Amino acid sequence: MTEGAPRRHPTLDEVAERAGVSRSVASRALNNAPHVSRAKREAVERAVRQLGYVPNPTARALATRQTGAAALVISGEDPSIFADPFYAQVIVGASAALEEADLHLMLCLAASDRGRKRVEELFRSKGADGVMLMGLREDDPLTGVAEEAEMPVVFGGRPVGSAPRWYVDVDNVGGAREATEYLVSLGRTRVAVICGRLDTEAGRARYRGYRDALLAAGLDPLPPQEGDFTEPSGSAAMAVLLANHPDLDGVFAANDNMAAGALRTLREAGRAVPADVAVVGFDDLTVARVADPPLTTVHQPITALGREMARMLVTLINGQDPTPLILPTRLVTRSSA
Amino acid sequence: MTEGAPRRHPTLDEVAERAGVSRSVASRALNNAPHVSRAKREAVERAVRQLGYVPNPTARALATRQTGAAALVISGEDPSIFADPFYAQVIVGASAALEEADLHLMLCLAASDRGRKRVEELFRSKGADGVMLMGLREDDPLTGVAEEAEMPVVFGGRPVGSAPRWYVDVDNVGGAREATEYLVSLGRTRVAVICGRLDTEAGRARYRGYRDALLAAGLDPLPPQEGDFTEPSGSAAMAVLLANHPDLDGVFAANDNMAAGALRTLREAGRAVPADVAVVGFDDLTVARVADPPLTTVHQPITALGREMARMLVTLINGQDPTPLILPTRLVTRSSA
DNA sequence: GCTTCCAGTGGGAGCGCTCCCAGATCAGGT
DNA sequence: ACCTGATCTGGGAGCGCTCCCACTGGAAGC
Repeated sequence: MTEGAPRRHPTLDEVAERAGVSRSVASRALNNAPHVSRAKREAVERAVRQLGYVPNPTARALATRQTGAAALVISGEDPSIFADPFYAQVIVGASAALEEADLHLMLCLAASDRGRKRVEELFRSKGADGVMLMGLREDDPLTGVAEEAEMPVVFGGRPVGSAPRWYVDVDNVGGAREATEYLVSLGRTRVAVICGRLDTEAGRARYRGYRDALLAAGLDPLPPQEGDFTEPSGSAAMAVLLANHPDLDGVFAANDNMAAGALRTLREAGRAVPADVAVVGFDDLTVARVADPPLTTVHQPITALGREMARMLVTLINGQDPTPLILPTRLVTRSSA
Repeated sequence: MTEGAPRRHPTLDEVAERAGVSRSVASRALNNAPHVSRAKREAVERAVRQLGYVPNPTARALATRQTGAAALVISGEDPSIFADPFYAQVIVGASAALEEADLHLMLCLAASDRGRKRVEELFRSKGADGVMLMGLREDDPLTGVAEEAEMPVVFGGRPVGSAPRWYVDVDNVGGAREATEYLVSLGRTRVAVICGRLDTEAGRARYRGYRDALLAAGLDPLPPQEGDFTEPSGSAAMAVLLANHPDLDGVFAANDNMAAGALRTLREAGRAVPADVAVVGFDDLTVARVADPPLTTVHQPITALGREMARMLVTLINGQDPTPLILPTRLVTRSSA
């Protein structure tokens, strides 16, 4: 706006020329590498300022073979899973950690076939310095792609079946166990479960935690009533549960959305919460706080999950070898149980 | 994993050599440009397959001066604004549209000073082919940066004050007006407003819509009670409102989170919704459906907002000149009004 | 038969940076 | 004086691609 002429971006050569040094020296000065005299370093800095020089990241990337970007790949058919703030929180954490390492965040939603193709291409063309991978389902085609990739890959949550070399996960089993133990400690003896999709490791692990806790308490686990982590599915699951086990007095739902759905069904069925039926959720998203009654739930450190994934990836990119991480959960008691 | 030797990626030269053609022909074949005989084209394709060749995007970017990526910049101090699914939805829409244009999505959360610096650098170094910019506050430093940038920029929502050349926005005024008119049509005469941050254009526009509607109906607008789009702020604002105007019979909240907060305060104050006080929200996020009672709210097409921003950006990148877009809203009546 | 044209071809010059390496400069030690 | 070894310096060769251009040869036009 201030300059009339829409001048082309100055290059490093022009900076060097203006500073009266060679391109090599200018480059070193810019990356503040050693072997540059104080005088020339300052001359370069001056030239940079005068010319308004900004290095071209693409050229740098080509020369260094480093893109300066990390990708966060979120697999999963329906973008509705993206409707709750879970991934948003992950992104906030990852973004902050990448910022510290001066890496850009590339976000890939691998929902369609085309999206998956592009992710595969990203892997094969080394379009990023590393990848964080989340939302994998059983037999997800991306699992194989990621394993073959000669690129740092950090998993967010473990994929079903295999345990990757590097991952950050939340203690799903422990959290679910704690939630269920809490229901038991309240004196509930007929505790049902609305589990999440059993083709995800989180869904399975949370069911495992529920079962373990009941078994340990000498109670009978009920067969899992499966939902898909959405509010309507929780509501529907609760209805089935109520029909099959009219005498139940506690419900553990594998996430807050489904717990909210369960609350709705219970309200409509005239069951008081927590007097008749105590309900515990999982996630501690906003919905847990605004639900009526506010949900007792298992808090998981979602932002930390994103942050740690990114940190682990950065470590990997720097050539070190981090160890997998399992983040703790914490029971938050509100009014629903 | 299958190959023992960790071979370097094959280059276009190697493909050309294997196919018995020059690099130029190979390049043309790859980009299926004209002036390549059928035979050679096939030879190149075969070589590509045999070698498992994948073009190096960085090298291509350097040569074409196109990065193949578009950035979505979300300005704003607190990442808590990211806690509701709003931006997640925008991302889903933008991602889908960019996928069609074969562009990658770069996500920049410009929360800290450092983050803002990086965005500025992105602009100045042309680190992306174009930028979508959202979440601008009054006097946001990024506004200036964006205006000076010699790069396609599409705004999501208009910044306070200036109206940029290209933007996609939601009809905030119209939506707020419709919501308020609806309250009036219900016979409510003392309609209060919990407005959003007035340093955002959305906050101001929604307040304007409220005021216009009341004035048009010959009623007195109440002074705006400001919240910051979060549930607690809505709850607090409602408490103040109740204290100052105990006789109010309707509330328009500038978003669903605040409406949910208002609902909570009203419940605690013993006011029946909608019998005593009718409440209308804005956004139609998940929280509107799970609130008790379910919220009557103004639905805005968030995914479409993201999609249209991306489409507009792609148009711009292709050298055409699109016109700004204002997306319609729609009142969704549930039980709260 | 001769131009005229154009699809097809490959050489080569970039794109803007990093980095190796050979040479220069200047200490200090003997 | 000389040599050794450190600190500087700039030339030049890439990184892997695109694209301009000059060239070929065969089909078409007269």
